[in-house]
Amino acid sequence: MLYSRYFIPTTKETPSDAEVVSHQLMLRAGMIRKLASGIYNYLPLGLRSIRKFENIVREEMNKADAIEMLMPSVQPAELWQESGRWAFYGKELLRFKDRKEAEFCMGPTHEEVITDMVRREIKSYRQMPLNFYQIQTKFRDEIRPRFGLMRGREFIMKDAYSFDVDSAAADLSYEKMYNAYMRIFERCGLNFRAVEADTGSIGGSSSHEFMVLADSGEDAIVSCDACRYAANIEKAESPLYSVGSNASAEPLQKVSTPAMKTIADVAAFLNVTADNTIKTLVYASDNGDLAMALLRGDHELNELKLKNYLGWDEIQMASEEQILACTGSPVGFLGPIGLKQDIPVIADRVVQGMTNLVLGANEVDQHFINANRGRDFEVSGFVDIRTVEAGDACPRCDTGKLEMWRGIEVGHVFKLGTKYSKALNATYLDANGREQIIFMGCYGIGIGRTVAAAIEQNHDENGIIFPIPIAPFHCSVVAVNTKDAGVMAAAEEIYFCLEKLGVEVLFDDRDERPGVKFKDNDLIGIPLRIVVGSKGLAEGKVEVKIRSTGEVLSLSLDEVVTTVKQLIDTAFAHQE
RNA sequence: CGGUGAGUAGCGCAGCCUGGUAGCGCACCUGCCUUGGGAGCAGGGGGUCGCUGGUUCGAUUCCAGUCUCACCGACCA
Repeated sequence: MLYSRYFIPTTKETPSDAEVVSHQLMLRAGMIRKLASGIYNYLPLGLRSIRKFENIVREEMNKADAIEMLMPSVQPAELWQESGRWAFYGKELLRFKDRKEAEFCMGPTHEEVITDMVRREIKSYRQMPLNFYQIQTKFRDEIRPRFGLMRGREFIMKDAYSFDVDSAAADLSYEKMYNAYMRIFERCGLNFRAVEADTGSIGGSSSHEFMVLADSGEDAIVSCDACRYAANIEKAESPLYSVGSNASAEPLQKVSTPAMKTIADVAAFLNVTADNTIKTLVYASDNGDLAMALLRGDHELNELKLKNYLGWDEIQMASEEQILACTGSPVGFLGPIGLKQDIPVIADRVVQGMTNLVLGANEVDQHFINANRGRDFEVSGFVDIRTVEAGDACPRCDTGKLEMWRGIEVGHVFKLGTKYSKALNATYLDANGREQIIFMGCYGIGIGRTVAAAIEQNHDENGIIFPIPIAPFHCSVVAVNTKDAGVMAAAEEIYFCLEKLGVEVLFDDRDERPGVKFKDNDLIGIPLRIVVGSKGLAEGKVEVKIRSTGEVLSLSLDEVVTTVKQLIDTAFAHQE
């Protein structure tokens, strides 16, 4: 490719509305341009990287026996009404009507469409297992699109859907996809973790997220430093503390704690440590149900765990009015003793072993000391409802400690069970001629987001440092002075030879000063740069600079082509 | 949807307080010069000052409304 005939609109200055590095660099490198909020043009260079990654995904999907197809982005409302998600999905689903006033939506995901196809075509257990995938544009009307391709409204996604005869077979399909995902992100040279995750609005029984580690990541994840346990913090299990204190129960006593509203205030005032106190929180569901949560004073609640335990659709902190109605006290002095309404009191498991507690008395400026469960109050259950912290013991092994990371979710695999197949009545006949419900799994990879995440993880002050497998070009040839006929001839020769070998070369033949070319080549992340200049040429030498290490090789004209080809082959060697 | 801030040339910004029809840097075009890390000189093109209305002889500037964008939050594969 001739740079002078190609289209790479780089900029020196960073657009003011780009917040994260990947967004800034993709704009500056001329990979993307914004059309509207969360909606982007993929410029030629950006598209090349996207296509590179798509092909890696495609290869691994095919190897894992998934079959490529393509579904429409416009979907009829009927299917969504049938699955129940037309009502459930909310404003994120972009809806509209056609000329006949029939309702449609832009597909945010394709469970309905694929399940509809499968229920029409799949009749027998002999036809399964099946796994269909597509690489296609999704639209989700996000409340707040941000960070460029990281959280767009329109974005490219690989989604796959597996269909199996039973749960055990579905587990195998899941495992195949999980392993394929591991290979995909390994091939891109990304530093990532597969973590246990909540299933969210997609539903189903279990799931893993694939998280690229980056400080700008929107998710918090923990991983064990000794075993393989890793989880999204939303899901991460809190370790079981050794329960049972030997202290004998002291008499319950009400004490005055004037204007002491926070755990820290109360603990300091009563001269106890925060881990002897109880934090009391009241939560409300969307239809007005209330529940009280008890945690050790220095612990944080995990709202998702509480929500899942209670089986609520939505969870939020109760309003002042709701709290006053059920406890008789304003926030700051809440506790489980003497409630005005009968609401569930959920205690974190850690609370089970605590004795002689400090907790609110449901009266302004009053707390109890030496409160004990069983004697002074009861709870509806002991449940893991706290948020894990860095340094917590691993819930799975004896020796490990949890480490905390920020991550970008680039892939997510779900075991769906029969959620959609049941709703849409996707069935088959088993060997006994009996009708059975199909078991499903679904598997997504954010294509653009992965490319952005790769940049987030691979850049320096000069720009992008693309891992070769997803770099838009493998290498470039920079002719230092295009007016020097010798330089141009040598550069062209190298360019033609490399192209003949199947290497993707960007030939920087622009009539620009060398500094401009070097800066642009660095910015767009070309992994290998071959520089042909008159000085080196006088000695029969050209220079090869490796973007990732900064290493510079001085090579003779004879060897440069084979050496570069070798360097590239080596980079791809572990790939297959 | 709540909070904050911003809309002036393709990009980054100034001007607005104190009204008189718009400026700087980068980019772009022409010429000269230059060629190993975003050179230099000279000349040039490009703007309904987000939109609508009001005040005024006159509005980018003051007032009201409205739209859009970004950030924080809530939300979210």
